[in-house]
Amino acid sequence: VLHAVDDLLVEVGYAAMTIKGIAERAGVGRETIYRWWSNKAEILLEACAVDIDEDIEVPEAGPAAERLVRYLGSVTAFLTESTAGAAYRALVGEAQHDPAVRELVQSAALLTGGALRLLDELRAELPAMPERNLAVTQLLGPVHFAVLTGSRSPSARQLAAHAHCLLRAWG
Amino acid sequence: VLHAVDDLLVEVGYAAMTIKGIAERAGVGRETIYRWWSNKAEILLEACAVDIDEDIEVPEAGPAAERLVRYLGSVTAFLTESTAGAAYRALVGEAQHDPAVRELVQSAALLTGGALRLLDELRAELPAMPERNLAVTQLLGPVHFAVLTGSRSPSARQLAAHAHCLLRAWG
Amino acid sequence: VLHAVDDLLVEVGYAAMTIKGIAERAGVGRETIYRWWSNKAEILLEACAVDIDEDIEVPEAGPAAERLVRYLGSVTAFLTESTAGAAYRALVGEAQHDPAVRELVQSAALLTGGALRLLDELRAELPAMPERNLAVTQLLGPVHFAVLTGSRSPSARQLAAHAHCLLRAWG
Amino acid sequence: VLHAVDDLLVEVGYAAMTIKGIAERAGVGRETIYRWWSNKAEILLEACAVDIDEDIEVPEAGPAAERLVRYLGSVTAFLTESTAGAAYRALVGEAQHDPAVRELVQSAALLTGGALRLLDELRAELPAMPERNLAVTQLLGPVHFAVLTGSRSPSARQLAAHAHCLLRAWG
DNA sequence: CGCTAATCGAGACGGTACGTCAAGTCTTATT
DNA sequence: AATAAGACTTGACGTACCGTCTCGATTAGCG
Repeated sequence: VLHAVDDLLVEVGYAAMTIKGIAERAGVGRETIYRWWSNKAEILLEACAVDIDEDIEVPEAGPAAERLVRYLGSVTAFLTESTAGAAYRALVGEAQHDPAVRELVQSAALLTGGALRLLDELRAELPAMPERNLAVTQLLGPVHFAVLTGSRSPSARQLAAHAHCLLRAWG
Repeated sequence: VLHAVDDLLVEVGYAAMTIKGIAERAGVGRETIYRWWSNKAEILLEACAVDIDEDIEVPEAGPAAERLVRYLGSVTAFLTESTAGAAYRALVGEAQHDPAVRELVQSAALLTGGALRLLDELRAELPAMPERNLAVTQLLGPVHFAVLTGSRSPSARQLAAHAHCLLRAWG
Repeated sequence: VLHAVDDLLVEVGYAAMTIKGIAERAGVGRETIYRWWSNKAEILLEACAVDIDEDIEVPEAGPAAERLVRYLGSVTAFLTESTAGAAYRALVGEAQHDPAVRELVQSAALLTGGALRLLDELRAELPAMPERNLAVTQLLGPVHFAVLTGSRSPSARQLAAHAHCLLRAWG
Repeated sequence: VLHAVDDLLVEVGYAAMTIKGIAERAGVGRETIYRWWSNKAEILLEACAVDIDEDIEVPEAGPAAERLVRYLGSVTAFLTESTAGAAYRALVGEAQHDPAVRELVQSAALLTGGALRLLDELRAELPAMPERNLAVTQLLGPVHFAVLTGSRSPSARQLAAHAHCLLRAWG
């Protein structure tokens, strides 16, 4: 089922993805889907959560600059290239329409987990880093904004520039 | 019709807002709506674009720090408190589901217009500011991210901290 | 729609006749059917009532024996040969399953109308005829019973024998 | 299982009686039901056939008039008051929808057996009685018709009047 | 000023997905 | 080996909304 969701998401898009279609694609009865998930968002969340930790690498050693750049690159690749990333974007989109989905997404803390870990490790080197939540927001927000509302995904050069800005501000 | 859209958006949410409902609320035939807009996103865009320039103030004088903080506060208030902001969020959400809406939103450049103007004016004072697009992304991205995926809107203290980080990085 | 109901009734039988199927056969949206009828029984009733008065002839002149025999023949032909008769039988069947349909059928008094008229006209010639309802029941009951529970429809000879029994009893 | 069928038939009616419901009520797996009966009609037939011979008394001595009246009363009580009678009515109803059930019901000859026996015994006294099948039809048809399509079950007075009509016709 | 026309509201139409329900099949664990 | 339990695929249910269409009623412009 989760594979079918991924496939349909890239083939027809979220708006045209129906539970009926998922069921047929997965060779499964519609009832079975309703038995295990209560709405499309839950399916997406699962389709997304399975891959997110594998796809997004949190670099564990090396200079702070390199670790940030590699992490940002990893997040960007996830968001723009993987099917799980497409599911994540659809999920955030749905969260703007439906409060229940909003809570689901918030409580899953899909992206912020890895970022928090990374920043906590770097905090010793970066004395001016603000409190955890704000720091994560400053790290991920621009990438997120660019991917969700921009026409092109951020280039490697832009990611590097962003990382160096943060290092300068936090150093 | 646009008032009816605003009202329904806050009353029932985007997901439960139907064209049928809008028509009935506005005391208008459904056909009339189809005559002027081709989908829900276009109505939202219009409902949003009307107010966005009025609601978001771009401070025109004063110290850079104050201008940034006031601008960020204005953007945050728009996104979290106004009905036009709700329309904007719904629009960005829908853009994740439907490529046609994505293009519509991108070409409208709803938020970035004011930010570009402000940053261009401040560029003289901030020699390390990166290229325009990245700078806008760094300015707005975190607020956007916090509003779209967070549980609480950013506090005034957090906005100030963010502005000062940027000043430090760009100074 | 009513034609589609008649057709499907003889083609697939009542049990396999679905509203979905009727809609597709009639080239009509399902909602349209629900708009005009609230259940399958109401459609059948209409499909039946349209034809019943045309199909069942109530002989208006002639000797009592001949009038009774011709009327019984007409009823039998309707019940066993016409599509409206098939609808009537399905309706009576459904009435045994669903009290709402039962009331619908009773209030329509589909068959008894013509019989009452005929017997009222013959009453002058048949002094021992019992009260109207019982007389109708004695006239139609045996035909009804034979058609609903028997393997063969009553033959012309049997109908004649039945009519003469009644004349003898009522004469 | 048969008790559960009887109970559910009077509680919720045939239309709302599901095999799932029967299984749960009987504390039995659904598979077990499918193992022994191939459809709802067969279960009903069994639930009905068990009681029908006990419930309908065929008077064995006395004047012809009294025997007929008592027999008709017994049949009417069975059809309108017993749960087995409800099952019989549901069965006849289903027979109008499904040819397979129709054959099942015909071959069971549920009601006609006792009537044939009674009429054969009375034939000596009633020289004008027509051939067996027609006579049974004339005896039972009116009661059957009244119960299946009427709003009230026949009164004792009506049953007596019907019996005397038959005696007059057959005498 | 009166008449024709365009436009509007209302809502029926053919479609299609929804989420629910029961059917009948199949598997598993119990007895 | 037969059972109760229950997950499975299938498909109809009745509902909601879609976008199109046809209607009168209401305006508004033109003669």
